[in-house]
Amino acid sequence: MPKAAQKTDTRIQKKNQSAILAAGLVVFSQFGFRGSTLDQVADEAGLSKPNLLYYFRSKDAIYTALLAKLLENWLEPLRKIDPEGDPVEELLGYAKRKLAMSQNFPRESRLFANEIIQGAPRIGDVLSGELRELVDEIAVIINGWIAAGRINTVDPHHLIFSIWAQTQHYADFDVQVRAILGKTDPFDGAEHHLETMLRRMLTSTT
Amino acid sequence: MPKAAQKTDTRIQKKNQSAILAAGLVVFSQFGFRGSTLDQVADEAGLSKPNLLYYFRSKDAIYTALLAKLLENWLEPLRKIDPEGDPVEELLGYAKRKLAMSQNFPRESRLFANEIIQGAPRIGDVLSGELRELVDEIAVIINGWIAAGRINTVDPHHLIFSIWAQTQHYADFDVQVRAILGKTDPFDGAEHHLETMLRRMLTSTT
DNA sequence: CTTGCCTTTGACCAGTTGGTCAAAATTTTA
DNA sequence: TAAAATTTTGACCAACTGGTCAAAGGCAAG
Repeated sequence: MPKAAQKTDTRIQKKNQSAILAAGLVVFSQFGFRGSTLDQVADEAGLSKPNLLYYFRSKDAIYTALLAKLLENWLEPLRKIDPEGDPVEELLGYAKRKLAMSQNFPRESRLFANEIIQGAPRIGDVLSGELRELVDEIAVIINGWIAAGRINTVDPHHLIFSIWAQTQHYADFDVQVRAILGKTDPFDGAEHHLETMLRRMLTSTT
Repeated sequence: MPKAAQKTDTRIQKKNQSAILAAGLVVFSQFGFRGSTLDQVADEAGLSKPNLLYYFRSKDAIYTALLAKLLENWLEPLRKIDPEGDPVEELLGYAKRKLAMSQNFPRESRLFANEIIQGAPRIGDVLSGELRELVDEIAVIINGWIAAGRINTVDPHHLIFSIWAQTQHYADFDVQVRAILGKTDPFDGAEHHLETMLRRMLTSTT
């Protein structure tokens, strides 16, 4: 049995564990935790249901592992904002990184969205703990830039929400966006629009 | 039996039908269609499960009725944009109306979000039909305003996505927003931020 | 108050759910 | 290659799922 106490992962374990997580991502991101079944995940992974449960204690364990892995990558781009850099380029860079994540990892975005919409029962403490602290730090940096007259006055928290909302929208509401744009690729226009909006927001002299 | 063919709804029917829809909204908006159970809806409505099914043919029928009702209200604010009005005030008014909907009807917003994230299996045709046409009409109006030099150049479709994303974010990601803001009411700052952002976007002279 | 309709319910059903287990199959190790 | 360890599976289970149905309970009009 592959237990937590175990030191080495065999190659079969590594292969199957990542196959299960990949399958779980596909299924959970579409139907949410409660709307997904182990059979769906097993099918997607190409394994039998008991075999799944040989690698993960329970449905919940798969989902939790997925969420934990996701949260690392989720917070990382925020940390890359450099207080010493150029304010506009730093914020623009952050927005572009988030947009790229929506483009390249839409399922991760939807998994996260599902979890939050359903009340964030498993990551509520991360939100009000680690995430909040991180956002508050960035808010201090932004306020510093504002005080120094390097960007326009703006509420830092709501600015961050703006960036999150606009970038994640293209992953989470992908179906709607594509239904409206037709054959046009959403991400073609999205990056330019986002850049325009942020530049005008931060540096306009109306 | 209350059938479609029936002409008059009794008092009791009206009361229970709306109680069921209200309960369905609470449950479905939190767990999505597949993640919700009839027992949950029945409990929330204060009725027995067979009693639910006396008023609605199936779980699907409750959900579909809810979605249909929602879609009316959802498209309405867009229609109120007046081509003859002041461009900035029209777009600002639209954004404020959407933000107010997030504040006053967050569950409706989350129900819609759940449906879209899960691939919009029941309203895909509305999105690529009615909604798309409506958005395209507004896009023509906005392009007219741009051509007349009354607002800055901007991609109309992405501008609309921006407004949707930023306003719905406060309903759909309510838990996250509140976790980060603490005791501060999100909607206090949100409206001001949205107005600032849109005004700078549309009228800045950088 | 009683007849006829509307409403509610308890018992029930077949299919699905997350999860267990011992045994079989396979891979690794010595 | 044989023993030991790991991996896979089929059979199974109790709880839950959406949904049915006949019978009982309530309600309004005559």
